[in-house]
Amino acid sequence: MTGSLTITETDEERDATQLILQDIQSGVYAPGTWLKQIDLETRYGRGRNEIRRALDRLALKRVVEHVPNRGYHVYLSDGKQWDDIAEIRIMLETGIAGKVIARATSMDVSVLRELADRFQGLLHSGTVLELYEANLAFHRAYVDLAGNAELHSVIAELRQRTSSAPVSQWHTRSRIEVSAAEHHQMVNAIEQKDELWLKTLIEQHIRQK
Amino acid sequence: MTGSLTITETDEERDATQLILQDIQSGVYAPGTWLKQIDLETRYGRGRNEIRRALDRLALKRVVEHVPNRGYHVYLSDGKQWDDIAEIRIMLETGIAGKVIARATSMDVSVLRELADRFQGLLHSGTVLELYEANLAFHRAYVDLAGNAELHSVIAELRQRTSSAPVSQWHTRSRIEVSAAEHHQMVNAIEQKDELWLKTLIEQHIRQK
DNA sequence: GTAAATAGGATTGGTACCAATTTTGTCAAC
DNA sequence: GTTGACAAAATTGGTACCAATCCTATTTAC
Repeated sequence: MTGSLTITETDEERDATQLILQDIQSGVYAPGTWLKQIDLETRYGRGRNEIRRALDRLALKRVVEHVPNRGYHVYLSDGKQWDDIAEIRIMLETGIAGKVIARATSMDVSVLRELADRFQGLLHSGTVLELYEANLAFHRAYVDLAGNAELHSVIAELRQRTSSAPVSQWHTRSRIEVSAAEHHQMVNAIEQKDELWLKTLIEQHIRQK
Repeated sequence: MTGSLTITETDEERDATQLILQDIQSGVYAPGTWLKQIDLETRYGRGRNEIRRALDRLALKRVVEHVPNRGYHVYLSDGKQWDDIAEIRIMLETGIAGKVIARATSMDVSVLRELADRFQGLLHSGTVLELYEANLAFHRAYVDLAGNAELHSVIAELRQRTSSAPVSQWHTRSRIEVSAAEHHQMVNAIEQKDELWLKTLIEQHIRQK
């Protein structure tokens, strides 16, 4: 387990926290895997200190778990936990539905539609990570329309907390196709200012995924 | 600024993060104050390393802000930010109202009432920190009734993000008295299973405080 | 007298080293 | 053959030191 190559140079300047997080979300580190500091040190080409800080941050975000004198391992997401977080996301994302509809201009709608298209486009050619990020971009754009700057980070954090194993989600292609279709439906609901429909769609969308 | 006594021994074993956070919430460090590592080191009797980690965590929680090569200073809470966070809290705490009412037993109600009493009792004799914690305990107990384990940490974090200056909140006694009264009204609403009333109370309670 | 430049002091932040703890592998006893 | 104890290797976590950066006060030139 102690033999892994150094990654591309483009990531040189990025924060180790995000690099590790990305690798966890990409499925490089499976849930339960112990993240040894020396391995991370060599893999990302960073000092011990930065690795430690990164792991501590991820532990705070509940992405990894810290066991004293044992180390850090990727968090094993519980079934109950997933439901709880889904419920919170539903409360928040449906909670802003009215505000989003009220504030969304026709330009906002077309931006959203474009993002929905991009997600659909990546359906065949994209990697898991690209799909994940395209999906994230769509939801971020939606949340942004509420005009609540704080909501952003809250939802982002919630997402990170469950998406430890994005591979286990979205296992079937048909599931992703449904998601893509729902994105477009959501855009339509916003365009037609149908709040109730939008809320129903969001709840359905978050729960099933 | 580099002369401060060591604190009581009871806090010896506690995490530096919480100690610093508590001091910020108590108003020891006013918003905008620069937190010098050496000062914290001597004040809490901890190593430089633990202080650094604590500051990094607090920076992640947006309680303090980090400026490279300058240090960490207590975050200056924005007015807009306060409103945004209040809105999120309202979405979440009203969102679970139905579930709370459905699940709350008569014993749960009496526990809540007891916590509401405790808050009211501290109104005259308690310190700012004690009041803050009693209020926190009440809200935590309420949130717990929803049976969503994750919601706990989310709301706790949201609270920490604004309560950087609890002194500026609750400046008048009458304001606190209103809060105490609202706590009791909330308990009554739960007891009578009046969901709409409860939601109205919560929104009112969070917004005004 | 004012403003720029420079030297000094203080603070942060990274690197390296060392101690404490745990796990793994080996050997012996039952 | 299995179980338990013991030793060695590996890993974590803390401490101390040093370089880089920034702020401040004094001096000097105009």
